[in-house]
Amino acid sequence: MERKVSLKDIAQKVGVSTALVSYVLNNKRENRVSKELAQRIREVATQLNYRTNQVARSLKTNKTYTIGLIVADIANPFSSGLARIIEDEAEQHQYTVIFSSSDENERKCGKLIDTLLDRQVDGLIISPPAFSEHQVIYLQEQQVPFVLIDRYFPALKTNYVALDNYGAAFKGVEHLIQSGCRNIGMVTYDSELFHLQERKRGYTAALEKHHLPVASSLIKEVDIKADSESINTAIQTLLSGKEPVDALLFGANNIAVAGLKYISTLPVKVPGDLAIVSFDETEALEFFYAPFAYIKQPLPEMGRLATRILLESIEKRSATTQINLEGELILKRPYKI
Amino acid sequence: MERKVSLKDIAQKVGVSTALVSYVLNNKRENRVSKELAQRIREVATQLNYRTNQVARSLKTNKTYTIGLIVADIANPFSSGLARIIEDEAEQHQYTVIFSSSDENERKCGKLIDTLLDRQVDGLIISPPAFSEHQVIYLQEQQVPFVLIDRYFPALKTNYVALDNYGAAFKGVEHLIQSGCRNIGMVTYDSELFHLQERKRGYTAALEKHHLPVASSLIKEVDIKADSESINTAIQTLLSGKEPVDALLFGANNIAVAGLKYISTLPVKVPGDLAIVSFDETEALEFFYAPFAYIKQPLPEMGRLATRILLESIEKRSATTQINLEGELILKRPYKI
DNA sequence: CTGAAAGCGCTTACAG
DNA sequence: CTGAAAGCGCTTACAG
Repeated sequence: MERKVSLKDIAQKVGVSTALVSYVLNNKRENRVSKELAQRIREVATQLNYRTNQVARSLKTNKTYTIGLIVADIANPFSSGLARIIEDEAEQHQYTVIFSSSDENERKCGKLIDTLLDRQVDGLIISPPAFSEHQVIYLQEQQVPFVLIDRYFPALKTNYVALDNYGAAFKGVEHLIQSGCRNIGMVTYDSELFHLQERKRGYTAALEKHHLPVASSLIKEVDIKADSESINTAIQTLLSGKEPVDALLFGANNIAVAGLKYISTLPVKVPGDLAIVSFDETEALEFFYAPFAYIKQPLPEMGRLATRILLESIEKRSATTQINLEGELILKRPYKI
Repeated sequence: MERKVSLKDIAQKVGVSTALVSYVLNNKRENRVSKELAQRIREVATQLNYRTNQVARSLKTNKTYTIGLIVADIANPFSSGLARIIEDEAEQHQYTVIFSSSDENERKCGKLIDTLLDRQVDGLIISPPAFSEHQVIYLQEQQVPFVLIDRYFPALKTNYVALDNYGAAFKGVEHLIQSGCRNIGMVTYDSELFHLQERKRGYTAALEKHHLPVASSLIKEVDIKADSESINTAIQTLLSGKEPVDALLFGANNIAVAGLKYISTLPVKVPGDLAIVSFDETEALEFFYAPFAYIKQPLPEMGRLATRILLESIEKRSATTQINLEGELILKRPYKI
């Protein structure tokens, strides 16, 4: 790339100081300079095709108008859906977003945070992986503005926007019970992540409320980086034995997609033999041959709130904001019977 | 955020110049300084928890190690799939990526390019919307390193990595013909974009090769920002009349998803009454109740090559690289019959 | 009021 | 060889 035109070039051409050019171009202290001179400066600027070097400005102002976004995996529709909302909201405020995927890996997440901080992002939106509390604490210590999204650590007093996962799971399971199911299993990730714990808690609470058996054998946990194989095995186990489940709650969209794919190959009828409620919405599920239900997360609201809270805490030290949004239970009719 | 520790802080504490600290921390001119002093400098650096300010470095070195990515819509799995590959490849080379969505809007794309350039990105990967040639030309004039991805302009000599869309469409249609279809329709976007034109051209060429009717009434074009309504209408038209189609080629994944959803509600049997080939892979399609075929784009290769070509042309003025990858025709068996 | 200087935090060419 | 200075492109506090 050839050298770009700078304030100095304009200043020289017009015969004033760079300072004055800066003032004019930023519409500051307008009264400092005659209309005519301001006009002339602007003319030369456009004529020279001047564009301000944000890096230089950032160094001086200590502000990059950049926010860092860390999701689990940008290729996952949940993450990319959020990213899109955040992008739009940020753009409205002249912020730009750098994204990165943590792959649910605490060490990788730490490296990403460092990189983003080195690049002087003004703040962070993070969907933290398990065991990343210490990184969150570090951000607090450094007084870096940030908000957690989708997940959070209940013991830490941080900004966050997440689902009321307990309530959502409760609602989903209660729906199954009201539909007549009596032996409800759950397939979820084996993880310390609070939001996943909450889903289990909601599941359990709903069963208890309706005096249904709560057996640990009814909950199958698979590794969060699991392949479909282990999900298949989990489902198979729940469906066999002398008391096969008559309903399933899937704890995350990846599990639901893999699970429904597997169930499609089995001789069980959905929802007759097996009713299903899943977390998260995926386009994939729309094509599932049978009716089922899922808990829809309000992504637009989640992304928008997270961004606004972040920008607010960037602009002024603001109080901690913690939001749990309600999930919506959607009953899905099949496209083809 | 409190003031960060800078080279100066280290320099003062150790009692040397910032220059020397910089040399040591960057492992340059190692012979300049005694092992002991270097050691001491490093110690103080970690003790003070020093992190280099990339903004300052960038201003000086004129390099940000940042690349700008412009896709149609990061929420679209095609885009986010690419984004993920690009992220990983970039990260391996210490590059960071800023993403933004053009929404197939040429004006928005222009604004995004400006913003990215103001932020001094080292280069761009762009999936250009229709009518954005002039922006691409501008980048050429400014000698900004960039590579186009997924789409490109045949009249412009730029780096690009895309599919051989002509060949892929040809292959797909030929498959339909070999399966016995004789009246093959196509639903695609009404767009000047070259890659979409190529798909039409491939479709037509395959029909011609096999002496099948090529009627303009067989090609239905919908607006690229179309709602499913217009896609439904297009399909309905093709399926009615005195010569209803016995096969359909969908020109893009969004069309396929909406189209298959609609077809699911119709009393036509797939593939008996209507065979289908679609562009792009989507998880959604996996759940479609009947067998069909799709053209799989090699996203990992596409993203990786694009990134490598970009980094190469950032590091040294390199020759123009133009790559058309081959699409793979995947025959999809149903999960449930 | 307004101009010219200082300085953000780095890197590196250059004088000694 | 090595230290201290210049300078990247801005913004803005401050001297006059």
